[in-house]
Amino acid sequence: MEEKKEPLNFIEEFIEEDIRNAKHAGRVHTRFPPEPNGYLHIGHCKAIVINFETAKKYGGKTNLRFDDTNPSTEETEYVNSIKNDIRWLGYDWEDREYYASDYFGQLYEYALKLIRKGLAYVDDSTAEEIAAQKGNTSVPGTESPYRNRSVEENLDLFERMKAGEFPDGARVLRAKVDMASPNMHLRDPVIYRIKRDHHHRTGDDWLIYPMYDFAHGQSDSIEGITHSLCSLEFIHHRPLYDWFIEHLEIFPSRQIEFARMNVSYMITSKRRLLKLVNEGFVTGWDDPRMPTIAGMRRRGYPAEAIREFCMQTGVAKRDNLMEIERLEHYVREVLNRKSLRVMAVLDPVKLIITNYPEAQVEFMDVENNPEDPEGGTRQVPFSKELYIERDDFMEEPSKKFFRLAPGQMVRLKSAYIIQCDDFVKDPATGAVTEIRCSYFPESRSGADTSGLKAKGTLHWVSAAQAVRAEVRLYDRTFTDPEPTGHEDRDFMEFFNHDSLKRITDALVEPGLREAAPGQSFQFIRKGYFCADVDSTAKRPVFNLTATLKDSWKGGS
RNA sequence: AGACCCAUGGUGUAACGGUAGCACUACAGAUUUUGGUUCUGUCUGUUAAGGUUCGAAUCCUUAUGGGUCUACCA
Repeated sequence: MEEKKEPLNFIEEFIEEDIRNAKHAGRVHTRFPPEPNGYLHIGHCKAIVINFETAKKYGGKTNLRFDDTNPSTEETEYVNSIKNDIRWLGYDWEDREYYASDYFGQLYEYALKLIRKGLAYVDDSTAEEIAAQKGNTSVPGTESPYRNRSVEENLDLFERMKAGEFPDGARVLRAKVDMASPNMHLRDPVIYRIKRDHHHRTGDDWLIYPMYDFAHGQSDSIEGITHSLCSLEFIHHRPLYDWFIEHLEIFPSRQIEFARMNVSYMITSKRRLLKLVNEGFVTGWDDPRMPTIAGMRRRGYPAEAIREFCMQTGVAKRDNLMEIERLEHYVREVLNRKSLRVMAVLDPVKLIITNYPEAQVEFMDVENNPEDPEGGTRQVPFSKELYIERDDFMEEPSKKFFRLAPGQMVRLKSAYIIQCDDFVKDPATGAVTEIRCSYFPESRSGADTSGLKAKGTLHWVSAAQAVRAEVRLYDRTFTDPEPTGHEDRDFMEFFNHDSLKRITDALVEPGLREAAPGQSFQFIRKGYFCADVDSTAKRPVFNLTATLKDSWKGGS
């Protein structure tokens, strides 16, 4: 009767083992702990999805906790953008919005406890001296001359650090762990420093601030987090994480590390992303070429696609570089299902239907979305004078060119079959300026009695009613799948200077005048596009989200 | 160079001592009023060498390769 078990990732295996052992009464509670000092990007998406989805799977909850222990880098602006991005991604932390700074008082008490247990001391050494004491990976550290101060002296000094008696950096509180440990994080790590900075939440209440290692695990513990899921680089911190919990005798959260996700042609380094923004390579943190959530949103990537991408690509401990094609696959999958099909001509060339009545306008029923049976149709004007895509015409067509060419027939999508009779070229440039066709009145879409069949179908717009639009064609931000992976080359050498092509005179069907920013469309035969916030009533702006897959070998 | 982590097709991830599977990509074909979608098919894999075992991707040893760590950042 046993059902076939769906495979578990290693985190789920740990959790199910804990559940079997009735640890924490089978409760599962995770957290997403961003530092509010930057914008969330694709790498964070993976962490968000893992934390929220894992908890959800086991009927648990996920807290949002801002890791704001460093007053000099953190700002409220980031708090707001982070919350907005997580919500947009589709996750809800309900009323569990916490801040490590909420625990400053408790953390201070924990420090006192450690001092009383003889497990922490105030060190007067300079930062350089402390670094020197730590030794290196092959040489054990040396003990600080202040390591064996009495509990009373430590208590007094720490109290005075808090009271502001010493200048910034003059003294620190260190945990007394093991100066000979091969794990450098255990060589008496600094756990409190003096910093006279204004904190975004606690203002000027504190002059001393806890370090990450003395805040994160304890915050997990205070919140009753059962499984603290983080990326691999924190694996060396785990012994310390456990050490504090053990010696503080507090709720035993468990840290589990997974490999962060990397995506080809994307970078996630805050410093490097900042460079793109600051030096004007992109227009801002929400530029559609940025791997930030804000950028992907503006690009038109649906949240569902990003979630699906993060979920379906699994969780493991080995380094990985996900192909961006995989992300685009989920983007297309969602958009194919949901987006309205419309006609837009990106590179227009005029087409005259010579035998069509001069002033006539017909309204054609056009399918909104063939993937959606309930999608319905809308009416699109058709007339004698149209525009089609320049590369849908070839003066001397190749064998498999199913589009327009002298003597060749095509169907105009949802309209008539036409045949090309003639074309006009600009004698100076050689460019085609006008294509002249005749149509077959009995071939009207939906009522075709002509018996004709055309190999190709073209999209079009009616010249008189078309709306001029700006279309921004985005390509990979970098020309190399791993721009930061070259020791001898700077990542900026791989910046794709053609990553944005701006088309200012595209012609789109009239209904697109009302496109709401953020709305996604499929421009038939071209790709998925998303109305941009720069759109105005006069001129809509569309961003290329992803092209359609194109299996035409002679394709454009 | 120490400690720790990791190693399965091009990419990512399963197989928990018993037939190496799935997804993406690529390629080929069918369908198609989007050269889209859908459907079908094909290619390519256990880093290496030993050992344990009736049997090893899986357990052990060594090697090789990759990654992480040595902030008063998180």
